[in-house]
Amino acid sequence: MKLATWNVNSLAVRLPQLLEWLAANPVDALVLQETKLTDDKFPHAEIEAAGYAVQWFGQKTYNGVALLSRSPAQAIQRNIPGLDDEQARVIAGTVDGVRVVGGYFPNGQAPGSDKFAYKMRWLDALRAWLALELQQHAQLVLLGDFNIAPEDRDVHDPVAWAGQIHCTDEERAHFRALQGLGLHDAFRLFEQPPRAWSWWDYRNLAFRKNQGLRIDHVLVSEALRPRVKACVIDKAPRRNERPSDHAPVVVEWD
DNA sequence: ATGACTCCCAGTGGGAGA
Repeated sequence: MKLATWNVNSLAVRLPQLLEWLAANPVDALVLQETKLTDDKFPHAEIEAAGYAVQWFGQKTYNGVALLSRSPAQAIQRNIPGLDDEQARVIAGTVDGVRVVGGYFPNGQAPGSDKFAYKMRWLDALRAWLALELQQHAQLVLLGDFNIAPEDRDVHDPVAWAGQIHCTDEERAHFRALQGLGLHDAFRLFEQPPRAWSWWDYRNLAFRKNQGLRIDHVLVSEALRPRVKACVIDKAPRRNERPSDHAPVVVEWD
């Protein structure tokens, strides 16, 4: 089974690139973030024509997530149960017996801001919910744009980013707490090239200079961990004309 | 350097992202 996550930064703009990527990378499931579309505008017909079932959950202008799968997903959940949240950030479904949780984690803007407090609240609620989900689904994968660089080796310039958003102790503690549920960073199960990022700023020729962050992640449950065969960041779409600022992350297991 | 780019909604600029 092959799965992927991709923050497309506007599906209206990136739909042609998504269809092109799916044709070249026929994954079994894919979660998207930052679709930035209200549900009535979601391009489900084009995605279905490409051979995928799709569930979507969006809003105007910001956020928005989707779950694409070869086999239709079951037991769809939108956002975190019990968390009063106006922002469309989570879509989960069961695909071929695996609980797939796709998330667009809050950015947080800056430590100390209201948005940072929301990020912390959201992460608390996510962890509490996932603890319950794991009781019911031994095979679970949490993937998406976490907006957290877990360690300094996930940051192109750790000194400049020290204490900045995505790199604060509080965010990293939340990432470790998710790992504490028995979720494993699939990317780090394997030897990886140094300076491997999933996001590069649009400014400053950051992609060309390979200045980025690894903030898009795939976390697999204990039951899945021994089956994982590979986890890679696909930089190819970042070389497109008008690319998303994020690259897809792809995971494969038996 | 309070920047730089891209997207969105708007409307001849500003917020948000990361």
